[in-house]
Amino acid sequence: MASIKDVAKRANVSTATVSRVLRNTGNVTEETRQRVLEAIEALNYQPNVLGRYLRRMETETVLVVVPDITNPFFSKVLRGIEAVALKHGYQVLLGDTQNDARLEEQYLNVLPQRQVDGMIFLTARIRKELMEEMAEQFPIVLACEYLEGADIPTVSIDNISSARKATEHLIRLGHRRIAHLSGPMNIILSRDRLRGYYQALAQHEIEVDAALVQEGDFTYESGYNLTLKLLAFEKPPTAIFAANDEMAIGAVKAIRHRGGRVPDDVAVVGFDDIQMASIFEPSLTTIAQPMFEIGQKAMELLLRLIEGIDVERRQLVLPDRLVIRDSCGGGRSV
Amino acid sequence: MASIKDVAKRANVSTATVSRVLRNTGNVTEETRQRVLEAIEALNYQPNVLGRYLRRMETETVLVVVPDITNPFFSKVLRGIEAVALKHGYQVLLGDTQNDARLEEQYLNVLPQRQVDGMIFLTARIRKELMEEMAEQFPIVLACEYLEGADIPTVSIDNISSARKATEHLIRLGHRRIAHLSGPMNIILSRDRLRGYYQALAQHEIEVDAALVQEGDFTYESGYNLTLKLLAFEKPPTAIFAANDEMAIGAVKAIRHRGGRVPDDVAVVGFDDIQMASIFEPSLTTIAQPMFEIGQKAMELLLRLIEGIDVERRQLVLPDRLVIRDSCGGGRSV
DNA sequence: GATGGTGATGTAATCGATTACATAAGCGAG
DNA sequence: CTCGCTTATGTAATCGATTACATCACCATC
Repeated sequence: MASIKDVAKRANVSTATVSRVLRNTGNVTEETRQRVLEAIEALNYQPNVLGRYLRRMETETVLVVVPDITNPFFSKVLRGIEAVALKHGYQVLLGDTQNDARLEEQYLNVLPQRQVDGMIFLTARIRKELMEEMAEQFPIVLACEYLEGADIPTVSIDNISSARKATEHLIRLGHRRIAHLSGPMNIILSRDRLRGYYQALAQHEIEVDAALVQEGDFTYESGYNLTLKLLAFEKPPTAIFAANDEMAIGAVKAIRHRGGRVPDDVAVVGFDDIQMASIFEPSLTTIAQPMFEIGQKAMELLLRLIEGIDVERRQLVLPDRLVIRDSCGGGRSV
Repeated sequence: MASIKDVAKRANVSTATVSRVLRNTGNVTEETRQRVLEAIEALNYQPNVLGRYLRRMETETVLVVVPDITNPFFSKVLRGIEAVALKHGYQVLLGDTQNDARLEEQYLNVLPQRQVDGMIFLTARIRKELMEEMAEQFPIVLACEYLEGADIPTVSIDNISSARKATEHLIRLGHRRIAHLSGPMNIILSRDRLRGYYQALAQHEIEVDAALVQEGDFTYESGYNLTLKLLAFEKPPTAIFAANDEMAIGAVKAIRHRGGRVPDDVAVVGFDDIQMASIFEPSLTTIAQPMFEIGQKAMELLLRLIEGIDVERRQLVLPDRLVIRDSCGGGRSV
């Protein structure tokens, strides 16, 4: 394996000059530049990036921590991150925690170990103090989620208002017994969507029935099973607001499995607007999040942190919108 | 940021001893070990892995090149890779090519650059000679795909026989005008599935109608659009075999959009058995691939290559199976 | 008590690039 | 012609860990 020394020797220059040619910096005459390039070509030389990393103390790599890469929502956000990273010459290291909060904290360590220049969390179940301590010293961005009361750069939508919007839509359609399939309660985003749900009920003076709130885990299976449970109640809900589309699809399947029709017997609203939301039948009324854009903005924000550029707006709230389709009836179909 | 020197100074030992404690190698008395550990604790020291990488010339990182991370098939394979990697202390770098073959070749360069210890390709559109040249020098594994005539370690299923199996199922149900929605023809896997389709037709002496083979790109949209085209023929097909589930779902939607019923008017068979295949209605008859296991085996194979262990079986063909559901009628529902 | 072996620790080279600093050459202005 | 500035190039330190090799102390053996 040829090293920079071999190139230098062959081109009859010093390693410094070779490096200058490689990095396209400083002053090199066209003639020596050509000589160096020829040597590189002849030796089939590829610079060993580990030497560069150590010397420059940066790797042009960012770590993205995701709770579950098979979740289409996250993979779409990741795509946005990748797109911006690639454009700026950064690489993306993937950390799939498989929903294990302890793994999340472990991944934090790659920062002081200098393995990556910064990181983006698509999930935030890390202790606030720890996260704040790290975020002070290293570039960290939260995407999708935020940490209550912590001043950490964040890109997300307003989960409270969008959940309220979704619930209100059901209320407007005449529903009063509205169930909520929430995400895991140790995730802020889940709590926010629940809060928005409560706000909508309160605003329309609908009494809260605690049994109508069921905690799921964002999987199809949990949506399915919890809905079966809801339908077994003496007074089952006439509408279900699920905290994501996969659970909503699970809900629809469960309702049908019990012989019900959607939206005629039970209306369903989802969240995220993944591709399947419009393909599935009935197509899902849902809250559309700008997934790709969340990823893009998060990466752009991270880049600015890495480059030490002063970031004026550290918290970014992107617009979402209610997409009305067939799963809740009443509205027009899109 | 504390370095190993600081720890050495504080513990009153040499850096060599600190390193011995860190790596848990060589002979260190329990007493000095404790002293070193205390110093590490006190300084909140984290070893800078870049120094280690350079000296050891390995990064315990592997690169996975995937054509599209939002494709549930690939993300499931990736999960299998991740699981094994994590267990062995390896990290996973993600390279999403967004279906750009040129990017694929570019990613090959990270190997001589020493940035990763090995790589797994979930897609193989790289020139054979180039790939072979690299695979001779560095640990490379192909998952899902293989390269014709090249002796590169590979984990996959037998796409020809499984496509034949799927097509034969349709023939057994009485279909004679069977269309095939193929994947991109520059991918071997697509060509293999097409070949299996042809083999089944030939075996049952069904004449091939070239117009019934339409080249898609594995996306829902292409499945939808190509099916609309097929349905516009004077003699439209009575069955469609799609090269993956997403195109199959697109086909179903297109058929319905034209007022047809599945499977009554047109039968549909997919490929992969992604989660949505069983959720979607009608549930899809499809070829189930062991996605997670493909990832696992590929990573295990790669690990052995990295560690220089002689690999006896370089080509691994995993079993697939035909899952019969509702989208093609006739069979029992699962 | 000399010899050799073992275990604990230190010294310093090493990995491969980058870059601060030194040096030399070339050129224009006075 | 000389001074000073610019440009091109070289020398060598540096990044932080790992590790080959050296050293020393201690103990057992004959």
